[in-house]
Amino acid sequence: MSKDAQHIRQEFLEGLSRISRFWGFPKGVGAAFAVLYLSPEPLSLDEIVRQTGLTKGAISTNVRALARMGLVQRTSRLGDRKDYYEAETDFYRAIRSILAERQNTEFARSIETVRHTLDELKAGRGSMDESERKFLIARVQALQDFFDAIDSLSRAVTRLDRLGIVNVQKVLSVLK
Amino acid sequence: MSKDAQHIRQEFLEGLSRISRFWGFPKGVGAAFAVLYLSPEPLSLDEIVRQTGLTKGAISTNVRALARMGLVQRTSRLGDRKDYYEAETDFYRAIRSILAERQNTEFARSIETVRHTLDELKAGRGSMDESERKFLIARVQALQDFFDAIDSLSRAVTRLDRLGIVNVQKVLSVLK
DNA sequence: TACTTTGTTTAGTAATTACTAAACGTACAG
DNA sequence: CTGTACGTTTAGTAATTACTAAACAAAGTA
Repeated sequence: MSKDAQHIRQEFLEGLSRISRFWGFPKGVGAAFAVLYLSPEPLSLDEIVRQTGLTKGAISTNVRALARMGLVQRTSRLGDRKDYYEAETDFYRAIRSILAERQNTEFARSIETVRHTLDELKAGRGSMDESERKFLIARVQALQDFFDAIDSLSRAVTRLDRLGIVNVQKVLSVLK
Repeated sequence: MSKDAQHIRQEFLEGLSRISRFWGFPKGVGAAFAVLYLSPEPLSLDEIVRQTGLTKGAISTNVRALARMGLVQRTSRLGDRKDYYEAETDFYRAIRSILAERQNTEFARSIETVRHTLDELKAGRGSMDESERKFLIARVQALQDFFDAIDSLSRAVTRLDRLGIVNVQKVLSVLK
């Protein structure tokens, strides 16, 4: 590969690394994805190691995270013990997968703590005067409602495949 | 304030701290917001310091971040040199404000690097064979398109105030 | 069976991030 | 003009996170 073609790839890799960090992932995740995304065929772990300059351990972890999010797929070849990975190119599918992933982890549990506070308030625990309790319930309930809205929006998106992309664009055009 | 009422507040504060970290902010940001959100009237910086147990410096920084995102508003009282802060209770307004904030900072700049890669490829720099160049342009272009879509969705949301909340719910119901 | 080739896990380290404590700047009060 | 009551900034520190190097596990091959 020519030296400046290599340079362009390197730039792209750094760009995706920064974007990765912006979205709250380690930059190695972005780097690994960049390498896979610029390859026409699936790559082995060692090849990703070579192109990113990170170690096998780090790449193993990062690529597994990508796979869990649905941003890469793991494949294998007959008569070859290596695993191969290739980038998902349908980003809308990837987004649905990422949302589904987050749904079942921290986000749900975080929201749970708010619901718990609300339950305690409604159960009348915490001896406070009635007007204070009313106020607190109203506020925490409003936050809960907001989280529920986010949650159902997120669920809606994960079900978007039932609508065609055309309808999605129709919906978006309303917002223009 | 009764001991167990205090305990409920403390739980809520910890819950919001975790949520804050989940969304990529320091947990002190969540803690400060929790205190403000559970107060019926604006609070001074020192009062937030007292209720969170963090120091003035940290709270100063965290509250300023919240204000920049539109999650709290800074107010002041006549004949009182202190600044007071109160929580925004309209979360949809807050979301718009947060998106607008992010729009102008890292996100835009991150995307810029991808566009730059694409420009270089299209300009024909990087001596590589024609089929490889075609492939790379297609992939990077697809990513660029995706980012543009996110960008315009985000812009759409920041303009949502032109529609009533009723219409928003109508749109969402299509996705059910 | 022992040897190779692969991916994963772990213990330690480097880098980053968010905090504390204290100095500083500013503006009002006397 | 000086003192006081604030908010901000800064230098250093603690805590967290993502990495490396190396041990390990698994599974095929000789």
